[in-house]
Amino acid sequence: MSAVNTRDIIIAAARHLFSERGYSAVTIKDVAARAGYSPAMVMKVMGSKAQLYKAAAPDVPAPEFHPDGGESVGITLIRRILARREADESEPWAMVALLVQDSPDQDAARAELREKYVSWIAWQIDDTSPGRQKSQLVVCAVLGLGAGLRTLGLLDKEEMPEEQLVQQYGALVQSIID
Amino acid sequence: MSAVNTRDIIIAAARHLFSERGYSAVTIKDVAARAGYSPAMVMKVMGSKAQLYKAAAPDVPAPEFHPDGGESVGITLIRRILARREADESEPWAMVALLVQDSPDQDAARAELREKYVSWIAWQIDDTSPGRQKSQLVVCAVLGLGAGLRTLGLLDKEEMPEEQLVQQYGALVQSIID
DNA sequence: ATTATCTATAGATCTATAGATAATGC
DNA sequence: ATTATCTATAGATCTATAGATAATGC
Repeated sequence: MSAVNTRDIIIAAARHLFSERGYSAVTIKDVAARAGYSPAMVMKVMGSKAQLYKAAAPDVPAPEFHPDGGESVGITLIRRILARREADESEPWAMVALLVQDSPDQDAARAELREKYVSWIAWQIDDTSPGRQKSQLVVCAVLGLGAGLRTLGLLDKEEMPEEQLVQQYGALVQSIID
Repeated sequence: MSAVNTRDIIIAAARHLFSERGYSAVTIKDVAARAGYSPAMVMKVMGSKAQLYKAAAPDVPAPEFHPDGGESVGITLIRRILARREADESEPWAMVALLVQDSPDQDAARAELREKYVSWIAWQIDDTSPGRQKSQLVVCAVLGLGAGLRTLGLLDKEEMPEEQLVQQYGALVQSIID
């Protein structure tokens, strides 16, 4: 019964593509090609493109987070973003806008991502206030750096030394937290 | 010779739709319907969808800017964004990501928007340095608020009083400038 | 006559389904 | 026999074009 395996392969392929290009720019054919199956197979296993997306929606916040080294959370957050840029990995913070605006169900996507990001940050910074305003402000600031660096291509290595960027923007974020 | 007029009507309709939904989510049929012509007419007048986009690409930064009232530029920038939200107007800062990622020519769109926004901010804050690092940092911070408020729906009126948001995030932006 | 505009339709995708074939387990 | 997978294709869009008709200017 390799059905489970097939399903997982397809979902992994889809997740990769969705997290790079959003929903509508990815076709069933693309997913099939990357997974090594026919488009019909993808449809049979997943039912529909919308269901495939539900199963393969990019899981956004970075899985784990170790505030090692005693640096502030603000600095660490920014350092992560720079590290992903350096490694040419995809940047979740830069994909949020696309994921919301190009989702099959925009309102649901907005609500889900909002909750995901805010609660993830709230957990990082120990924000237990009812409104979590601080966390929301931090989300804005970090979102901006992600989009600025990756979507607009701002502040690349030659324009501003990485360490200086980490310190300056990190301090900015930290100032919201304190 | 109402050709000029027809063209302008079509471009205006297209600009409105593109600035709300990006490139690919807008169809020639949508533009035609809003302009009051047939899809064929839109094609005949504009040549192709890509050329229509070139003529009707949303002109992003707010047209003018009066730093009246003696408030800091940082505060004024944020106040504008809140005012647009209040008035239910579309938010250019929140559309940047979609406009880049969904453009027919992504690299060109990135370069053009990057230059547009950075130089607009540089002008606002009198940044004449060669690298315009400050301006780029400000673009990031403001971008984040735009995307946070409008794309993720963060910090609505009931979650944080507008004036407090203006003061706090405005001060943050201003701290980059100083 | 020329210009403005439309209807009709070709050709390219895309999602989705029907039904055939190949592989596997008994 | 059943399960996994494919080929073929229907039906829905979408951009783009060809060619017909209506309006305008001489």
